[in-house]
Amino acid sequence: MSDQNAQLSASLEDYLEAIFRIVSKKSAARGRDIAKALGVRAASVTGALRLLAERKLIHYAPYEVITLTPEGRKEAEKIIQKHEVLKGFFTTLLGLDEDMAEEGACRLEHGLAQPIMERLLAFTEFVQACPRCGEDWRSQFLDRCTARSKPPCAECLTGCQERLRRAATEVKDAVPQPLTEIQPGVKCVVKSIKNRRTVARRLIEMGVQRGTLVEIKRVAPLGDPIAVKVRGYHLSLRLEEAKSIEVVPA
Amino acid sequence: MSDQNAQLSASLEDYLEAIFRIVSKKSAARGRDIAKALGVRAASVTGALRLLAERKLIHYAPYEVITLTPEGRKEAEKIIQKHEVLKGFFTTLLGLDEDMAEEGACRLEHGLAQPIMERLLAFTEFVQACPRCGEDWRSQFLDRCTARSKPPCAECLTGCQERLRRAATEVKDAVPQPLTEIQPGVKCVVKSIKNRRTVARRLIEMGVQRGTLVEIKRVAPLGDPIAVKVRGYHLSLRLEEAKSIEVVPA
DNA sequence: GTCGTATCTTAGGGCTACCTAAAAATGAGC
DNA sequence: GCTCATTTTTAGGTAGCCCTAAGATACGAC
Ligand SMILES: [Mn+2]
Ligand SMILES: [Mn+2]
Ligand SMILES: [Mn+2]
Ligand SMILES: [Mn+2]
Repeated sequence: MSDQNAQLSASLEDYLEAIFRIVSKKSAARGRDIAKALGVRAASVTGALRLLAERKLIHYAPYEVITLTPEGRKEAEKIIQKHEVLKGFFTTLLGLDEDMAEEGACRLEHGLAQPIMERLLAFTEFVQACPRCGEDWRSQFLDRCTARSKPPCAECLTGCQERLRRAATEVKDAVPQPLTEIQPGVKCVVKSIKNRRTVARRLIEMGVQRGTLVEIKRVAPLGDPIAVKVRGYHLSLRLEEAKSIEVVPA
Repeated sequence: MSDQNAQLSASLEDYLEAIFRIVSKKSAARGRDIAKALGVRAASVTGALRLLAERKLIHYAPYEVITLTPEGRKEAEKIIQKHEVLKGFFTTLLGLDEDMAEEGACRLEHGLAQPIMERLLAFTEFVQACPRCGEDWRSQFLDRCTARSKPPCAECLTGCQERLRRAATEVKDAVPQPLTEIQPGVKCVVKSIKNRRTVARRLIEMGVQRGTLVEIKRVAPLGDPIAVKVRGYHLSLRLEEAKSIEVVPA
């Protein structure tokens, strides 16, 4: 008689996460896919599915395909947000390679408390948005990782001063433009969200505000669905929604 | 017949960590202390002690006091380094309070791979040593955590430029001084280590080099043992050892 | 030395999360 | 509609890690 309000174990979180990822691609998950994704035997999957169903996080009946309930989706998104925030920190700030970041994030995500994740996210966004940091700052750090013999960055200061001078005026003068004008791969900072009651409601619920970092991942050929990454979530916006978000490149 | 070369479980790591901390204070640990430190019952401690003894990490015989073997101490130090590196990142960069940092670090330490920990340590030290960052940079970040409505730091740029100009000359001209001249609480960067073969050998084995950050924790009245924190380790240096380390304040 | 309390160990049980082996269901091809 | 390969489930077992209850040991007070 497991308490269905209890916290999920690390293992069950991984099952839920895997189901979410499979469902995102194929609309429904089968036990086999889950077993392969997590590197366990099919028998172990059956057990986990029963536990998740007991907690009302998935729709599950023997021999049927598996889908997430609304609560299950919400839980999975929380886990994936932690995963993505950690991974983003590991790759963009620590400069670790994709694979190590991926594995490290999936191990740590389960123990990461919500408030710490929020701070880590804010920190990662801050460093990317702050004009004092930048590519030379980051490469200075990476140099120091490989050859620790260097003294702290006396050389990088001069280049920085120049860039700062430019940034000081640019930041003030930057003209906000709708998200639809931004090229894929570019990171930008939200300046304002129009139509708060209607189109942009989802964004606001997710914690996207003035100051939040948005990364454009993909723009579909005929413009319609725009894939963006915000606060660890990957989501696709309709053209209309994207138009009501004004940003400046970071 | 548990494989004694296998990785320690998170639970056993916590036992080992607790034993190290107790032994550091009282020279030997008793089951009771461990139980209290970890919030478990004495019966659970006995089981864990048997497992640690099987792996030759502690000296244990029923009803006797518990001490660490050299291998046990080495393992415990690795765990505590991870703990301290995470905690240092949480407090000094993310600005989290002591308690949350402590708890968060102790949850995450077990899943943190060595190379990620190294990077995180390097990053934390880099930010503290880099003259581009500083108190105003950090407080700018903390402002943004509490009130996310702010645009990215247009105001902090002017103050930064002034500080940069000063730093640019200071960094070049900074005169290295022996660690013994530094006041408690001050963080500084290692410039050189003299007598590499003899006194400073321990430090070099720990990975302390030119560029490493050292924090002075405490100087005993008559000068002799100086407590410092380097790379997540708390250690005490003899006056003689400390003299052979030349540093500049960060 | 005996007593009593604090401490530690043993015995037995629950829960999670894996496994293997074997049985059952599914469904595509004929 | 039957057959057979694939997938899923059941049954039964192991290991880790915690618990309670009860028995064993240690040690200071008398
Ligand atoms: Mn995971
Ligand atoms: Mn994950
Ligand atoms: Mn821990
Ligand atoms: Mn710890």
